[in-house]
Amino acid sequence: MVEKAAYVTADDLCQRLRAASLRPTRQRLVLAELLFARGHRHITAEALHGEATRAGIGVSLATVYNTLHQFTAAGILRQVAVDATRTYFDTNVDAHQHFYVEDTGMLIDIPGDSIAVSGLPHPPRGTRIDRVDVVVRISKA
Amino acid sequence: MVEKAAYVTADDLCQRLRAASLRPTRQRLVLAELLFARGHRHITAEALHGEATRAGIGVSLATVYNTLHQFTAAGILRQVAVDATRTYFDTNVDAHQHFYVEDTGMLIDIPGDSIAVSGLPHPPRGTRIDRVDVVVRISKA
DNA sequence: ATCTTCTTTAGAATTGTTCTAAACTGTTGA
DNA sequence: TCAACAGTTTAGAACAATTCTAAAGAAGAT
Repeated sequence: MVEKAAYVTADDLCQRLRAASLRPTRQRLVLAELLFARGHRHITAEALHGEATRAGIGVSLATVYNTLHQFTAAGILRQVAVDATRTYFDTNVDAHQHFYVEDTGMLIDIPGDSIAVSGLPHPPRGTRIDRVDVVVRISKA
Repeated sequence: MVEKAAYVTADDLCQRLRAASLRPTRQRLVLAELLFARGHRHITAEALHGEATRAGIGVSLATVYNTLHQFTAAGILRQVAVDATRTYFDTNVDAHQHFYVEDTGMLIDIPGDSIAVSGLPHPPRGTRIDRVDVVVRISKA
C-alpha cells in the first residue's frame, strides 16, 4: 500500500509532521496517508480507524483520536461541528463552508470564495472572531 | 413556583402544548415554564434538568430529553449544533444566528436581520435547503 | 548500546443520550 | 363518576462516542 500518492509523497508527510513537532511514526504516517494522499475528505475517527484496519494496518482507536487531535492542533486538520452525534474532521483547512445532508450525514464543500457573510455585529468586548462557520442544512426535496 | 410569568401564562403554555397535541402534564408545564416564561434561552438537557430539580420539582432526565425533543418536533424549540460534546436547545425559533464563545461554551444571539449570507451555490440536485446556520466562533482576545 | 522522551495501546472509565418495560395520568365517553 | 384506553413518566439499563490510564514499545540524541 501507500504507492500512487499522486500529490503527497511520504517525504512530504514526514516534513509536515516534523513541522508540527510530531515524530513521524508508522501510525501517524499511515493515517496521514489516508487523510491527505488523495484530495480532501470529511471523515470521523471511527471511519478512519475502520479504513486503517481494513487496509490491514494495526492502529488503535485511541491512536486515531490522538492523531486527529494533534493534527487539528497543528492546523493541518479541522473539526467540523454539524451534528451532535458525530465529529467530522476536514482535511481542507482553507476558508470554505459546507452543505450538510441531514438524511445521510454527508458533508459537501462550498468553496470559500463563493459564499460571503455580511452584517456581522461586532463581537462582544474582549473577544475576537476565530472563524465564521456556515452550515447549509439540506435534505431530500 | 410558576408565578411572575411576566409574558407567558400557564394558560398560554397549555395552549401551545395542545396545539402540538401534547398533553399538558405537570412535567411539561414545568419545563415549558422554565424554558419560555422569561425571555429566550440557550440551554442543555442536563442544565434544564438541574434547574427543575433545584426548583424542587421532580422531573426525570429522560423526561427532560423527551420533552425537549417533542418541543423541537413541534417547532417551539430548536437544536443548535456548535460543539460535539453538548447539544443546546434554543427557545428562539425565528431566523437568527449565534456567536459561540469557545472558552466558556456560551451562546449569544445575532439577530437574523443583521446578518446575511450571499453567494450560496445551488444545493445538489434533489435536495432543498432547510436552514442556513451561521456560527461565529469567538474567544478571549 | 543507552537513556530519555515521546508514542502507542488495551481496556477501563466517562459523558451525553436513548431505550425499556412497568407504573402512572389525562382524556373520553358511557 | 368512573372505567378504559392512549399517552406519559421514570428508574435504570444500555449505548455510542470519546477520553483516560498506566504499562509496554519506538525514536532520537549521546
